[in-house]
Amino acid sequence: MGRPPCCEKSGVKKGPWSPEEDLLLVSYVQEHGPENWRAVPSNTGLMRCSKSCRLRWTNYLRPGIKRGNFSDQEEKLIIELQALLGNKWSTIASYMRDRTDNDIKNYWNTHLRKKLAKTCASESGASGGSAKTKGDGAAAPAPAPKGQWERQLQTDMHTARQALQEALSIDTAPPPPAAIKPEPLPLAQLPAPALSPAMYACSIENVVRVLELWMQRSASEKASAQSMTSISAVSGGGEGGSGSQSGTARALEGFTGMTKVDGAGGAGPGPSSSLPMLESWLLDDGMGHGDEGLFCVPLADPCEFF
DNA sequence: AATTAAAGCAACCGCGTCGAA
DNA sequence: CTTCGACGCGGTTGCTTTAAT
Repeated sequence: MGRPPCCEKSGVKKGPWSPEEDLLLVSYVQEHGPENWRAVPSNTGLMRCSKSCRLRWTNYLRPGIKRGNFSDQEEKLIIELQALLGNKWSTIASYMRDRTDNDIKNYWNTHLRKKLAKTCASESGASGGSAKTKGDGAAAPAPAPKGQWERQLQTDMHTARQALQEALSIDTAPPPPAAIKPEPLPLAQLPAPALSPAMYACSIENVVRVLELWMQRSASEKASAQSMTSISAVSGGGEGGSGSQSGTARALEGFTGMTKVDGAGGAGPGPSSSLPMLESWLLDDGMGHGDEGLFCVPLADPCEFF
């Protein structure tokens, strides 16, 4: 016997989220905060399992999420952190507050790994591969066994530290890790504003983007009008907006008066992660008195980690 | 213009961890 | 101390979009 599924298989909707569902979720989280996911489906009427709701929120609707367009600096940071930490995507994401672990993971799998493979191949003359990460492990150069990069890490600790420090010093980077997550990271202590109306506005913007996209796509689909009616009903919009556009707008209006939501930690791929060693290592050694020419040292060659 | 292959990304699945009972 | 439920994480899948032929 195994663990029962987190949700009943029957009656649970799967697949892409619709704008209506997004609105429901956002409006619920606005009111109750991003916690007690178990209660979300029943309280919102969403036919989704709690897990799915949480995922949707953290990866897509959460305020302050930046999507796509990874800068070179972000790339560098990901590469260095991945080399240091391995596939600890949530931990890596905690160093990049506006990115989600899923986004970083996807970006790594689809872009960076190949990029590195190419670089390494051109440097070492090895053969490169290109394939998506599915099944056939032929994709990127098989990552070195964990023990290997750990050993590499030990032998090349100094270089790695310098590299990470440089990566973390980029202007767009969040404050040093210690500032970001002092243990279980109470959101309120983040240098960035805790969840505020403005932050929720961000998530509304996310939803609005989805809606706009959806509108464009379904401009020819009349059926949309009907579903939008339900949105406005849910959001207290009142008289069941007839047109999809107006209905949406009305639904969104409901969010403009957003207020609170205690810092419940909503933001954030809750960095429950513990990297005390790394952090204290950076703090004690690197960040504190780091200037002594450290930045003149070139980045560690990421290829060495593979 | 049509077809096929490859890439990108959102979402799902299963397992591990943690806290409450 | 044990059990159970909820949450979080990493790996994987599969649908959609884009590029190549």
